[in-house]
Amino acid sequence: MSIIRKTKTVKLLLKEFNKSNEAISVIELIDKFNKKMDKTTVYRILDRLEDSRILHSFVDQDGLKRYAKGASNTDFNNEPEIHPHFLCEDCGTSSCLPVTIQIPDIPNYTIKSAEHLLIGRCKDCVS
Amino acid sequence: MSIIRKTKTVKLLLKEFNKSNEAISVIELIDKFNKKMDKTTVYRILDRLEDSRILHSFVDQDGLKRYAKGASNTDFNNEPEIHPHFLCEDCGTSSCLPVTIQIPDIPNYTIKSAEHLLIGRCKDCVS
DNA sequence: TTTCCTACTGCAATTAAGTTGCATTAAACA
DNA sequence: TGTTTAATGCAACTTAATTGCAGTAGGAAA
Repeated sequence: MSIIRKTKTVKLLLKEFNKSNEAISVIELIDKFNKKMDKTTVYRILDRLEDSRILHSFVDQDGLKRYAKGASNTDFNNEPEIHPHFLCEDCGTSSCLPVTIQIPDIPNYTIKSAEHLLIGRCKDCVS
Repeated sequence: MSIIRKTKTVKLLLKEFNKSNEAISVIELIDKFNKKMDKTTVYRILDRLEDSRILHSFVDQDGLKRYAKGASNTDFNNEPEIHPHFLCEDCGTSSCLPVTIQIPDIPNYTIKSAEHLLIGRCKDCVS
């Protein structure tokens, strides 16, 4: 686990993630901060923040990497848990869902981690 | 849904998928058939086979597209179902798992589809 | 406060997955 | 067997992500 310096760029990214619980794609972040920092810096900071378990990541249906607050195997109360990620096909926003998905026992397989991606309409887009 | 001609290249790919129930990455296929067909052809055939619901696809943890036999929302008996995909971190093989994952009701969200990726050790790699 | 170490950054170049345009080829049906 | 047009190969391109390296700036220690 690498040491994290509180540089200007790190602070900017952390501020962005603290705005909401949304899962933000790297591309969005690069675009949003293109005046403030290089894309390489964005990639590297996200890497470090994930190493430090401040953020967690997953790959969405489009193959894009997305990051959100918190460790991947922990819920909002820091209890061990695997939570699903939601992607709204209408507005494109993504977020961590505060529910637990039950994985059935599969004989002869050992499951170490899981990634659940749910696609549909979010609360703002359901009409 | 486009018409599918039984060309040599289509037959080669279909034969590969009929060997097993494994989910094969596009990259593996391009590599395996690099003497037999162009990578563009591989991409386009897979596209067509998915359109025709002969194959289904998903994106794995590495952001790589993988294809496997059958339609995505159908089980091995053609019953509607959402099945998880498994990826062995030891041997790298991937497959569709014949189990159903229950998605809990999430208030205010409409879930249209889901992708479940389980990572661990397959039956051949569990020691 | 100043010094010093090294984590961090920016830039340019590169890799790798996937896409597009277009001229040519070959299924498949009359 | 000829005709239509789906399918292919090739080259060029796009886009996400990575790497190397010289220069910069956190922050601990003096």
